[in-house]
Amino acid sequence: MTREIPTIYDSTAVEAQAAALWEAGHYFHADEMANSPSYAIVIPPPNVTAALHLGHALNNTLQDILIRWKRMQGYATLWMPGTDHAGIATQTVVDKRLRAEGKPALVDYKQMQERGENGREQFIEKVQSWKDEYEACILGQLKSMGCSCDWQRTRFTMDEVCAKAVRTNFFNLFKDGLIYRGKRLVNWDPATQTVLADDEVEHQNVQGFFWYLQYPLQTPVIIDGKSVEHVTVATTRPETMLGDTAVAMNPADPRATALVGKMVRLPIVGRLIPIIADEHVVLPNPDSDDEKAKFSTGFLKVTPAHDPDDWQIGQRHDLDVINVMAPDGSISDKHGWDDADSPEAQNLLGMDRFEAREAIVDWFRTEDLLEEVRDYAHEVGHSYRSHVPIEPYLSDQWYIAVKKEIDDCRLTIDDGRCETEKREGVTYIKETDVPVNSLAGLALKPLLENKLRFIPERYTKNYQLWLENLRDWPISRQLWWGHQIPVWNFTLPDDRKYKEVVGDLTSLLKKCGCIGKVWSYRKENDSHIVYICLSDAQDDRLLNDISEYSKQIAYPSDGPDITPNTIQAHAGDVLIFLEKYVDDIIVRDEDVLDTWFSSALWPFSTMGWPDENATLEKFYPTQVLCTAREIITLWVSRMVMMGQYCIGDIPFSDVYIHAMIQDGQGRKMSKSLGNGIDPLVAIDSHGADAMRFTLASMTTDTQDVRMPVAAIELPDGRTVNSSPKFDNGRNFCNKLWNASRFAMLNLEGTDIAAFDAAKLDVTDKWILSRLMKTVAATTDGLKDFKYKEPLDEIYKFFWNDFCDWYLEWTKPRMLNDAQKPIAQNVLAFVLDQTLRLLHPFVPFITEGIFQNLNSISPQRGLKGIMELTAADSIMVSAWPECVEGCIDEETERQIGIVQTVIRSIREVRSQYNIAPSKKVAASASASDAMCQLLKANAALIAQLAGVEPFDIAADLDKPENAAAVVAGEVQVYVHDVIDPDEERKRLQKQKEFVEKGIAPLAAKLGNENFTSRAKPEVVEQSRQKLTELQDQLAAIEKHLEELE
RNA sequence: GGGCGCUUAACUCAGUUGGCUAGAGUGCCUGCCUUACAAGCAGGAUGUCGGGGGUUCAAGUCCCUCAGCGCCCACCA
Repeated sequence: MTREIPTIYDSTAVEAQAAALWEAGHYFHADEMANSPSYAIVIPPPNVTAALHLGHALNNTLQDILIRWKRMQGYATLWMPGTDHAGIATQTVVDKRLRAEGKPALVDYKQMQERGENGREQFIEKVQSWKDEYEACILGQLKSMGCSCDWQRTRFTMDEVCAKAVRTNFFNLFKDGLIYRGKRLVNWDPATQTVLADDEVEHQNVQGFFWYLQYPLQTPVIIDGKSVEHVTVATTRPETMLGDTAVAMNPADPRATALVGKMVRLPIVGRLIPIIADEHVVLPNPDSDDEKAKFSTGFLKVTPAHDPDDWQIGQRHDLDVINVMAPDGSISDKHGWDDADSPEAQNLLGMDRFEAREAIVDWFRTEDLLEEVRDYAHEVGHSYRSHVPIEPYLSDQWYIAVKKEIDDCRLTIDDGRCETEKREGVTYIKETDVPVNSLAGLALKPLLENKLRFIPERYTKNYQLWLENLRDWPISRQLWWGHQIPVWNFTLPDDRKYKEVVGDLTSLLKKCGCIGKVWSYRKENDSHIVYICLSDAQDDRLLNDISEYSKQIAYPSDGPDITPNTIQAHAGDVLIFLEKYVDDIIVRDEDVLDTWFSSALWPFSTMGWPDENATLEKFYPTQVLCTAREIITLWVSRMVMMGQYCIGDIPFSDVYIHAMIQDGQGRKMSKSLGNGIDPLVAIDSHGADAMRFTLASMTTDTQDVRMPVAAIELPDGRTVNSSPKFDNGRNFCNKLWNASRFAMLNLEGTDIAAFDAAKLDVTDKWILSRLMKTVAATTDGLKDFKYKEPLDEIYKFFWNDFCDWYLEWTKPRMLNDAQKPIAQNVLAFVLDQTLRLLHPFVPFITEGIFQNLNSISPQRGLKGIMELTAADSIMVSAWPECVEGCIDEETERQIGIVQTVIRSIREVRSQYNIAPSKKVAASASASDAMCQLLKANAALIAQLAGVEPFDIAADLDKPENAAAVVAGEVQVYVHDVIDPDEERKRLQKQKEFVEKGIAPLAAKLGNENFTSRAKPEVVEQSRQKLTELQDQLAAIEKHLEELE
């Protein structure tokens, strides 16, 4: 049967067989009832926007390596799989696709929604089917890569289980007063009238102007003896001046004393606005390299409603906020501007923002208030969709207060390892403004207490700085795809007090059958809007029905008068409530939650939190999070924050940050550049194991992974985009396949009982010693989250020790009845252990070979050295252990000498073009001890150097016509080689090489400072080395002389 | 603007706390279809470790500085 194993490794067949075996054995399934300690990883859920690329392949390969390794070590492992709904990204790709296909797109569904035709629902269905398609694709890709996730537990950030966690957490935060309603400037696209995320804004360098506008002072001021009648502000967006509510200047400005506190009359509008002092303002300096200082007049117009910085200034100085634009970007007095009374202002109403800009500049020019116009090149954000400049636009958003103290004693447990300080009754983390018991504090504290560790360590700083400077987290998104915010609101009639309504509402809901908790919130300074949150999504229907009912009451003409079922029985009570407390209607917030709100819960929402259950009990907290550096802040910190808040424990203790994949030119792989590689294509072209091997072997702590992309022709004639880098992995797999094939040709009839440790020969001892060192190095490497290093170690062991030497030396032994049983057992054992070491990296091929090995040599293990228990699958076999007793430095030294002698003979053979099949006569001369060693191993040398006969004796002279090589302490003579010129050439070269080694050593040892100051062992080492080299040099010189 | 990383052979990268003549894979040159493997075997060539300075008996490794490449975050009156 083994004789039919093909010589070229067929990855397709082996991968399919291994996958089937794993599935049948349910080996990926995590057992929450297992007694062994747990080891869990939650997958960073890929976005359902698109298929996975190589970056994901790397990310998941590394996780699978850890999981498979720990599983073999006997841990109860869980690798939790799933996908992320990726709110805005997914909504956007679906919209793009619909538009590209000429189908009704988001704009159209929005219109339908406005007409009351369920546009929202229909659009979400479109996104849902996109999600279904890509989720299936992604999971398929992961499976093809061999990821040993517990597929039964596959989650999606918007599935029912996750939704419950989201709902519960939202409610808790809401109840704890950590969620509030506030104003925020968003990136508004006036053309499509949608909000854009920051990363959807395309920055373009625009050649524009700085306009210098004069604003007259209410009363002139004397500065340096001169009467000053106006201040000059510089702006790139003159149209926003209509919303100015202050002029700011730096308090350090010499003119500030005279001007701050004075009033300015805003041209066109006539509004009186104050001059305020704010350090944000850049002082003018025409000679500065700083663009801002160069262009600054020292006066900054402040438009809180239309500029993020100005908004901040406005907050600091409690300025009015005047929005002068309609959502379409036209000038409007209907959205917060109530002093547009002047004819000039009236004239601007309705103009597009750019028309208005020109009109305003013209007005200033005409009035002689335009002091100057200067060219200015600057970055302007544009919509990636409509390509029009985005407008910072003021809107209401929900926020999470991240630095507000939480009243919950469960969270105050403090082991004192995190330094704190108390200020004004609040305990802060030392040297920060982060209260210990705030969400930010909860995320920061574990780091300072060394409970949370980043690997590599340098990323710690990222995380820490981000949390220390954290601002409140805006969580509402004006999207349809996502978790809709579970908040309803209504306006109270003016004569009703907030307190009154709360009790009545709660009892009304309970009466109607509400099963969960009800909590309400009232925005500061806006006491007549009541926001309601329900703890249980099952109650949504009730509130939706009340909402529907309120619409019918408020707008009876709009539809038939039907009381919804859920409140039928209590329609009268509802009606009373509505009439008493609800000014207009009850509505649900239309926005959805930021995608990261649900991803923040991923480590435990996937395990069924908030319901207490065995999975959560067994596997939370997890051990490792494995991700790329770009989402340390967005994701990692929020998971820690929420893990602490929801469960009172960090979600993982180690955060491993791995490299990014780049193309051959160091660019990020991206779809728009077309430089990406689909993992499935790589699997097609090279095999899953080859891909994994290459990715893992390129993974180091510091370097991003460069993957040249090339068109590669497959055996079947197709040409695909893959990378020649995967050749490495494929070659390795092929070598592994063939070495195993060879081994198994010789393993039939292996009898474990025939093994006798006393009969091990020197090559056996050597390979076992090498193996054990490799086992130790691999385990140590993985412990430290190293991937390349263990793989390099295994590679060297397998290829350079096992294949190049041990297997070759095995060949004659397999024909020798006395030695065969020993050789067979060692061979089977070493192969078995090598496969196990490799399994986490290349799971399919190792499983394939392991199965073959199981059928040929089912029992393996070395009696008295290491017993092995049989396993049905390599993935549940025991991880190799290093048997210290097998490490044998003396044997390694001896084999090292043997190899050196062999290499020197091969060198001569190669130099004289002696055919490999041709035997040469040779002899060796050395010290008595060395001769003894060589004689003991003469057969090993003779075999692999093609030597016959081989004489060894002390003080042998060089025979006539022989080539002489100095192999360390041994003089090797290859007989009947008759080319003195060639000889001289080679010996001369060797002489130079040795001399090159002697020179620095001699210099060092001649240096008094070195011998006295360097560590004694270093000096001693150098002395020995020098002596050795000098002996060699003498030998070489002697040979050279003999040639003359 | 703030933070971080990188620069070592033609290419992609290793190089532990400073210490044997700086390594691997690929590519290149020579010879081999040696019955596990030509996706292989044997042999070979290739480096002012980005530039400059410093510390040290000793620097690819530590410090300073200059230059180039890249990433993250913030911002763009």
